[in-house]
Amino acid sequence: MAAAPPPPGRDHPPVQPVGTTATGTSPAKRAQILAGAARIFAEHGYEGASMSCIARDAGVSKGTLYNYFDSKAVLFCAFIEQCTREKLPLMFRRIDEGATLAESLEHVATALIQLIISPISLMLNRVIVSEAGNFPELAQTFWTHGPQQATSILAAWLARAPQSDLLDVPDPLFAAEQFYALCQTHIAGRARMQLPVDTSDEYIAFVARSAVRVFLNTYQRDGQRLPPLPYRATP
Amino acid sequence: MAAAPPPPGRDHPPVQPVGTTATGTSPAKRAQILAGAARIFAEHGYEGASMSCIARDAGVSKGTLYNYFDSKAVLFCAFIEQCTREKLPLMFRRIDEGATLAESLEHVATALIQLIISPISLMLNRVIVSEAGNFPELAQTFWTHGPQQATSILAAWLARAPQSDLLDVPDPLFAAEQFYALCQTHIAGRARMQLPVDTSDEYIAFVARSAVRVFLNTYQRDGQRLPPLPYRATP
Amino acid sequence: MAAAPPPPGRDHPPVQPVGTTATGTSPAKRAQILAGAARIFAEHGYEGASMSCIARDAGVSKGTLYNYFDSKAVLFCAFIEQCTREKLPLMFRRIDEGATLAESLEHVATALIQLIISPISLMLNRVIVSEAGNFPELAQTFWTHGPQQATSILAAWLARAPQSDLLDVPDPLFAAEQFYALCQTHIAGRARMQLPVDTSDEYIAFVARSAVRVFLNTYQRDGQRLPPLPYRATP
Amino acid sequence: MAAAPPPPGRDHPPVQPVGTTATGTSPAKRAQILAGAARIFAEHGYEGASMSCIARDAGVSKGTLYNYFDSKAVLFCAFIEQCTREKLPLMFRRIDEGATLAESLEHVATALIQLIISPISLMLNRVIVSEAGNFPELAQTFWTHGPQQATSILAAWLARAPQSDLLDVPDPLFAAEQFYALCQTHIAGRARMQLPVDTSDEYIAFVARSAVRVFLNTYQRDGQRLPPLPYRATP
DNA sequence: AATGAATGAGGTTTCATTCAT
DNA sequence: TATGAATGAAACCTCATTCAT
Repeated sequence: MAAAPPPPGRDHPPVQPVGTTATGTSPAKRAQILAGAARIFAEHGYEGASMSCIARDAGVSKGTLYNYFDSKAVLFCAFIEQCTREKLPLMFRRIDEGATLAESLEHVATALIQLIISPISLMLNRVIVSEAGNFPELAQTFWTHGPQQATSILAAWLARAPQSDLLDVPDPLFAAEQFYALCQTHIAGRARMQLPVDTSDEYIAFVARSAVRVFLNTYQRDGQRLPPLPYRATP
Repeated sequence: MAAAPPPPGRDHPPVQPVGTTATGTSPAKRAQILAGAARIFAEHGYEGASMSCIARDAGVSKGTLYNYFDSKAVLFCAFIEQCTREKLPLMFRRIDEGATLAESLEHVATALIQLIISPISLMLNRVIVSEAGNFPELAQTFWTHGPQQATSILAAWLARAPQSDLLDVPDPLFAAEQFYALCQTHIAGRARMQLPVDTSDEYIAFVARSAVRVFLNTYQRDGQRLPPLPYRATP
Repeated sequence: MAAAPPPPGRDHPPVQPVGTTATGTSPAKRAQILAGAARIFAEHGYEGASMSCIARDAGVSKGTLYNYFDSKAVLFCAFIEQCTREKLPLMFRRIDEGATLAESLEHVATALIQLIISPISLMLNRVIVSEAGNFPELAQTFWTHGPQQATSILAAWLARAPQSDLLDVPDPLFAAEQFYALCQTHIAGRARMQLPVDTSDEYIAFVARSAVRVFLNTYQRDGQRLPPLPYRATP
Repeated sequence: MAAAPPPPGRDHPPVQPVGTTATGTSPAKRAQILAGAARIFAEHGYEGASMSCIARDAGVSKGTLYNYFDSKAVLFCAFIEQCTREKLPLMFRRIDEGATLAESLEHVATALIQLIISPISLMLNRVIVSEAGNFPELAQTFWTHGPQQATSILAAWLARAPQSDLLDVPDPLFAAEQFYALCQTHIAGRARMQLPVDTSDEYIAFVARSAVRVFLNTYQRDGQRLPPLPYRATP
């Protein structure tokens, strides 16, 4: 004869839209607070972070905190937005050209892998994945500024001469996503779960070359099959 | 006049291995509690779930909860372990054979994609990623029973006749990981972040076929390049 | 089928020295809380007191309680320290001189007895004795500020002229402790256990005189044996 | 603007009179339970002991515990009663006669000191003092079987020939209490608070002789003043 | 605008006691 | 009679949020 069935789990206050009553106006203070929030959210996640902790780390009072951000949820959103909008794009902006098509793609692959396993990316991935149900718009923002931007830039590059002359890519966006997927071989999944994994430059280079080889074996126009790559054991 | 700099954020108590003093012994009740825990942990994550809530959902008192599991951390571990050990392997056990190599691989790819985006996998991925720092052994367990088992089975299959006669795969494990990575094209990342994504059987089949095509273009022995695949727009 | 033999009974967390992160700073509020704590601890002891109860009695919220004192143990220590450091010394500071040596000692004895059976002393004795195992430093503090101070002052007085001329006390500290022990005749032990006992001024005076008589019969220089004292029945 | 004033502190259930519904009848089991209760109560006090712990330590189930004792309070009372009635008297039953009056009294004093600082006495003193407010009858029982019995026996001995011929003790009971008080010099108070104190046989003998000397200097009939006693510093 | 003391609901966990087996 | 799983009240403590200064 169970009692009431109702509210399972903790509820977030309905995610207030940003900036209804927050009155703080100093950009410097705002940045200072966000810096503190970044450290604490990154280390402890959303639920594990406390506003007192953030205020202390940021060097402001809790009152000031609430002058700039209406609630913990709003502060969390602002933190994620700032990271995705400001930090991610800086890490992946243009494609370093190489002497050959394969070299250029290897540069891209290496940069992608390093981006994916960078601390900031892993942290964003972690907190966003864990709070995706409560803050769906953050996942969208992250995806737009992260993976989507990366694959879009790559797709555009694939479709642009002179690369397009050497390639046969009917659907550049999908091909770019396959390339992006191949770049996640072995390393990305383990890194996201903080499992031990070889992230040496040599192994990253091997994964990158392997991804390029597999990619070009399908999408290179009239090309020969590329030879397999040697590497000492995947640890 | 900032105060002392005490450690920011909360800490988990050293993750107790598993129950030491719990006295509950009824398997049915234990399963009942784990079922409730599953619902709440899955929806709210570790920090977001409350023991009161789990007890209510499971239909037992909090005292009973603690008779079966010494702490929230222990309950969480038991829940993850049960899911990874019991649920995951059931979903990916053998490779359905098809008429051709490509058909067999397409079966594998389809099964993998469906496994990856199954609610149970997504949920496990979410909670494990978000708590990987606090419960590292759970990440290891999940990886061992999930992705690692999948790639191991696939690698073994690739190295076994008659497939091995048709293929040229010097490093089957790495190749299997590339195949696994290719299967995550477009869908997996978005699903993990609960972003809207086409998970229709048709699109999954397309991604699977595309993965197989790219894979075989590299690893098929003496094969011709496979033709590109048509699909209506990646949404 | 007994389970593991985990440690029986509860343990106190390692007795934290004193507040580390408490942020409350208002001395008035702190005193207000300590007053409430005093009432509850005095009546119910350490284990029997609850923080909710202390907060209610002090007229503050539980949050405020924890702003001023990091934990129950810290609050308890602060309460004991305050009582021993502030209350006890005030009650026994100097020796009222009388016309004769015996009169002076009777003043001392009377004051000692009244101190020992004062509510504050009895309460401190009670809670410290019961928690001596968990808070050893509190017992030390109490002893230093209570009995030890009393006997030290008395010993110094005994060794100082003109008393020293009238006495023959080779070991003043031990003699003072004997005097202190004699002052506890009949009354002190019963009072500590809250047993009914005659604490009238007359009976206290009788016990004091009896103690002085026995003391001087040993330590008075060249004195005659003092005659016995009449008193109507020890109840 | 304080809220409601009401129930301060935790309340004990009205101390149920023993044996209303308890149905256990095996004396062996009862003794077994009391033995477990003794260990736990002695170590953790009344509030700090848990019935589960006692049941485990005694090797019985909690159900059996409640078959023999209606409540924790009843069990505690039974434990104290048993200790005071059975253990204490065994430790102080008769007075060992010596060649002289002083020798006999020194035997008594030594035995008293050792009784007072015996673990069982200290433990009983501790738990009874701390719970005297909640269980007043236990304090009475302890006092009757402990200090009161000791002083009564001593008073009777003092009043009995041949001692009475050598002494001049108008009020033997009060004199016995003074003797009892003198025996507590230096050691007893510190031991009750678990403070470090010299309890060597030599120091106990010194305290005993000192007590006897002071006692006889007052109560010995026509005797000379006894000389002071040397001892190396009271540590 | 900035502070931080105050709040009180809610977190995890313990425990005396009951009762079906 | 003996068991120990189940209960739910209450323990200590935290934290997002408010508001007087």
